[in-house]
Amino acid sequence: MTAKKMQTREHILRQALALASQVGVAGLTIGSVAEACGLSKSGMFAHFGSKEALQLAVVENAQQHFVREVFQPILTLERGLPRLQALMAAWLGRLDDGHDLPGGCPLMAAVYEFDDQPGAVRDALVAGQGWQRDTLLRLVQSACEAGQLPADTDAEVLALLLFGLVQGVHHDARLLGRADSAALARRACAILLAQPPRLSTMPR
Amino acid sequence: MTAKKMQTREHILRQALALASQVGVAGLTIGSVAEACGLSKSGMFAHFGSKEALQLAVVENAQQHFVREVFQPILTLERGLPRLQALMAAWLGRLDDGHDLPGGCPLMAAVYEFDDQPGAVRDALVAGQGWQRDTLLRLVQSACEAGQLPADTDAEVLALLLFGLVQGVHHDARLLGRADSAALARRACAILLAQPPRLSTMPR
DNA sequence: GTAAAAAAAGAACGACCGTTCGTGCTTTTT
DNA sequence: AAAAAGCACGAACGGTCGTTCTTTTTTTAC
Repeated sequence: MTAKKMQTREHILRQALALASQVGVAGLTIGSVAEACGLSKSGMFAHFGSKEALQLAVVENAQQHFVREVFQPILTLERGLPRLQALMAAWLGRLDDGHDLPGGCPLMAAVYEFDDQPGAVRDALVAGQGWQRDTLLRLVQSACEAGQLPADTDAEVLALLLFGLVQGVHHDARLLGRADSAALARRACAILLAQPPRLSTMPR
Repeated sequence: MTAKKMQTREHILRQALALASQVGVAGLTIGSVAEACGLSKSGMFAHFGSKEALQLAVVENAQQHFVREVFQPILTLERGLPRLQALMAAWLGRLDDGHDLPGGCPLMAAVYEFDDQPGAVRDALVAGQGWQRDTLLRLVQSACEAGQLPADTDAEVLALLLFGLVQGVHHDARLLGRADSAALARRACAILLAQPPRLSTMPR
């Protein structure tokens, strides 16, 4: 792949990602992406060979960016709770106001669009989201083992709550337009980590 | 509206809802819905007058069903915590295995499809989801006032966590295929209510 | 500077989109 | 029995979809 082609491809992916954040990955069309790039439909098409390949490239590109900007930076911190706190801060920080994407996280939307559509896009989403989910759980477990969270912390439950928190704030902010939802989520996160769910707290 | 027309309309809405749970409300097409109903495209079209009107009818119908099956029944219980517990049980119960819809909750998917698409469908979603969100918060507050949850419970945070929990379990179950996610969510819910987030637990 | 190679444009395709219209077929009303 | 009304159908419309070709333009290599 020549330098020129590579550079055009990245330009396409950047535009396509912005478009996907508004209309969804499933809502992308060859024509609309081409227009957004200032390319002809066929010229744009030649870069990917099929619509599904374009969607797949967009999803993989988004996942790559997300991991690089949210998961990578925390590796410089010490293991355990600091990493977990930094991760949640970075994650929630992407949702509260305009980072680059104008219309919310395209990956979270894609999850709902493709969870019943077999294919390469779904497979990529399963892999990426599963990795995020598992990584979050491991971070919680690390914090427990380091003694920074109580030993009887219900790590599975805490990971699910933190993951759900991200989705909940996205919902509140983007659909309901609640500008304070990110701040509320940060408070929820702080309380959850200061007072995590415990295995011993199982009721009646 | 005659009885016959009404009955056909309900048949259409039932089929359309099942279809929407797989391809999304935005993924509905006049043709696909007509085929699923055994109707002609034009015959089907005549019932709603436009695609957007069909989508709107599907969304409103789904919201109506959801409220009737999840929110209404709890009104027979005493105010406060019992209602909240019953609501979460009913809510989570709809997600763990096959109720009527084959492909997950179409409303949660529609939220991501329409959160950037102005129009009647989005307006209906904002109203419906906002009502659910507000009702959940009021239930939490009621339980606090009744003394069934600690007085210093952070109701806003608890409501957000419970709401996010529903989205998290949907994510885990439908995309990642984790069959135990509903059980995990029930545990999370039980722990959250037994040990709710407190305002006094604000860290450093 | 020129020739080979690569990238983009252009035209056209069959399929399906939402929508409109005219026509039968029932069912109900007179 | 005749007339009216309501419902669904089939055909057709302009448009856009993804995709395939051929042609032109641009980049690269010598």
